[in-house]
Amino acid sequence: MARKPVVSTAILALVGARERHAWTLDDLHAGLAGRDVAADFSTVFRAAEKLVADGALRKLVLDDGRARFELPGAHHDHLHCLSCDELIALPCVIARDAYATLEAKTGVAITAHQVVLSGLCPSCRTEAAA
Amino acid sequence: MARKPVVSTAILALVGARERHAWTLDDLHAGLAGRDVAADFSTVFRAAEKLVADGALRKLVLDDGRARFELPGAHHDHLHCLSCDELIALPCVIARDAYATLEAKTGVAITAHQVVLSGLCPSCRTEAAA
DNA sequence: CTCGATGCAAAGGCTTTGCAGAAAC
DNA sequence: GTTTCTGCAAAGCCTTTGCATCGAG
Repeated sequence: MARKPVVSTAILALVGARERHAWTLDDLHAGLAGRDVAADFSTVFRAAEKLVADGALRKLVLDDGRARFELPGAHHDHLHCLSCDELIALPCVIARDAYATLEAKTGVAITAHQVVLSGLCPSCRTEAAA
Repeated sequence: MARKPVVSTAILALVGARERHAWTLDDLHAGLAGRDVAADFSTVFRAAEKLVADGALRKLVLDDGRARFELPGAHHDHLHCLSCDELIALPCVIARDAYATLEAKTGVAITAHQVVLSGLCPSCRTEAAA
């Protein structure tokens, strides 16, 4: 290690605090600023990419074309709230053997999957009902 | 109708020919050129957006950040082939009642969902095995 | 001195918009 | 004349890269 990876460390601390489930680069950049880590945007980008490459973060891209970073761990699905734009973690809705069945039936080989639901998160749903 | 929507019509004809399941804007643009419809890229973009608004096409965005357009119809899932980059239609893997269960359990409201699997399409899988 | 981390600036990729001209009615 | 479609050009949004500098061993 030739120099302390200040930004990477700060990102992990930020995401580890779990104030939020998924972070865009902007979120990370702003979040670091809130913790008095004034990193350049490109540095945030490179640090996040490196953390993904190292397996310390997971990256996914939504319909809006923006990347989100989250902690890796047990697989889960996501709900993208149409109202507050937040990305919420949800338990996986797909049966474990569904993929094997699908592979056998269609001839494809599945290595990963991403399920993104669109709708309202619990708080926005409550608000909407009022 | 104040002017014939040449490009929109050509797009529908192109997609309707089903030579391919999902089309990027580039695919559409090139496909039209192949049919001697030399439309401008922005025109293709606007025509495609209008067709989506009219319900004649469906739009989805993949991890690579590029939009794909497909014919609407029975819901299906997708496989994004890691080798040839093609987007293949697959039967839906999620049980019909799974969403209702999830809504009841988590308090979210689901209005749409998108399942994108990553892996190999049948032909690329066959090639890879050789 | 060496190597990774950082900042600044600029480029890239794809999407989106402004504006004026053209076509159909 | 009015309306919609179209082309050209330019802007936008996010992401990504080049280059020089800085800091720790």
